[in-house]
Amino acid sequence: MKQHRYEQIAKALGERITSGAVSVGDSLPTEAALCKKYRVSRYTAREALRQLREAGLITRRPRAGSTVTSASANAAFTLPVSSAADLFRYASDTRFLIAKREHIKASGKDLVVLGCRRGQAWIRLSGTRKKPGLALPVCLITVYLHRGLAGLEKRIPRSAGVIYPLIEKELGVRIARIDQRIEAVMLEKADAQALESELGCGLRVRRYYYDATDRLLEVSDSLHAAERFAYEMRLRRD
Amino acid sequence: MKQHRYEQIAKALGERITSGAVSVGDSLPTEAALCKKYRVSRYTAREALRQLREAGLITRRPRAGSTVTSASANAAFTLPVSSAADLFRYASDTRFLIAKREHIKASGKDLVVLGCRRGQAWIRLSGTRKKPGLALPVCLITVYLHRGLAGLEKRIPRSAGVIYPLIEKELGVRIARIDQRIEAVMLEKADAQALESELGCGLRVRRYYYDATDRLLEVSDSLHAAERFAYEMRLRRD
DNA sequence: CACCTCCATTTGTCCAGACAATTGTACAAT
DNA sequence: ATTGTACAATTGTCTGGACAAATGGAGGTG
Repeated sequence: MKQHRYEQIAKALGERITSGAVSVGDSLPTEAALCKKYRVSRYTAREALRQLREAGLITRRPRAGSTVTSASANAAFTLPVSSAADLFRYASDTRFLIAKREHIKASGKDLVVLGCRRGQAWIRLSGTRKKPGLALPVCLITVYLHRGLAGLEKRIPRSAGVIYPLIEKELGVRIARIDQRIEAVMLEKADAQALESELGCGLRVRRYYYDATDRLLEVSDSLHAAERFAYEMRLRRD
Repeated sequence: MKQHRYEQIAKALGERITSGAVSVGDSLPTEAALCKKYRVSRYTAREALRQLREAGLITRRPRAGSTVTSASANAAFTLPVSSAADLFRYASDTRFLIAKREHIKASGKDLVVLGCRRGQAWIRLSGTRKKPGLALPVCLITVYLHRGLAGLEKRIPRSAGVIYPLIEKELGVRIARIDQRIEAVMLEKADAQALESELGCGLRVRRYYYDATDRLLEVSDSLHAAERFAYEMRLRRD
């Protein structure tokens, strides 16, 4: 993939920082100096520096220039590779009981979840997730599938495990990234009743599944009763 | 304070979004249209749109234009995490305002958090975490330090950034693992008041910091108001 | 109806130049 | 030694223009 000029410069500078060639507290060359050195316009040099700032590596102040504030490369923890697998394991010993299967045009609440344009076509599955042997549902869940998956939704059994491997098989693609958003919410009455929650609050987890080309293929929106769910994860350092 | 042109435009557009004049899923005017309407160069229009994107209100795609993705401009305080380096960075642009420093023998609530035996010696720091420029605290937080760190607690400034690097320096060890537990909770009255939360529920995040030999060196327990905090993370597959 | 191709539109990247705002530094005055 | 001030270096904002890359949508084809 072709790299843009400002990316190349940002990468070069970033490597000097993470490798320790310039350390925390040091200054980077001024914009003017970068323009000269790399033979680019000021726009391009600034864009490179902006990347570094947004990555949290430097701060910038008029007259003072760009100062390195974090050599963060040596302090890098990473989520273990197993984390997507952990997700898999959690879901795989629960079952998704599908109550409704619909083709929809995004509107209202769907838009908030999907963050797409009004009227976009999606497939919506809704129901509960249950753990065998447990009477109460683990969560209420709505799953949105990309319209390219039309047909698949009918072949998903009424009681399914994990959805995204099905997508991978169907389209022959690989889910490369999952974005997750977790927040606490007050439960609406109907939801609290369905979850038999007494506290009246819960955890909302939204997951966005992307393939390698950043296509959004699946979105899930689940609601857990606070008293029966906690989210645990482990961050490891290399 | 004088507002820049692009700030004015971003504000105007932002207000149309939050007021509902344009709703989630709708499109904003194209760059060209904004240039014409506000009589500015494309640079300025782009800068305004960039602000909105960084605020999480819109997404932009070539040919598709700018799409509103979130009406709740209520600047929800989100914590994006894909590695502990992010954790580090988040904490480093907030400050831990320490209100109390105590040597304790674990009992009562401490036991629940620490999961240790009654009477074990720990150092407990409590206070709030604030973001410069934001009036409301980001969270209420209690930090427990291993008794081997006695003395360190006095040298931590009243307004500190991240704690665990201090521990690494003090003991000459390396934090190798962080376990995290996230759950939704109803806020006690005093906590809701301190956080100025109206919903009355919140997110509790507990983090456990271990060194390479699995010694538990630090535990933090933070409480966030639901309406002002969301936890975001990205899981990648290789 | 599904699929493909083509085109026009829109954002992304880049250039050259200008003035404004901020602030570190050196020098002068107290 | 401290304080204030003027200067100059540096980033911030903004203009106007150009071409590249991506893609939604129209229209044709099976």
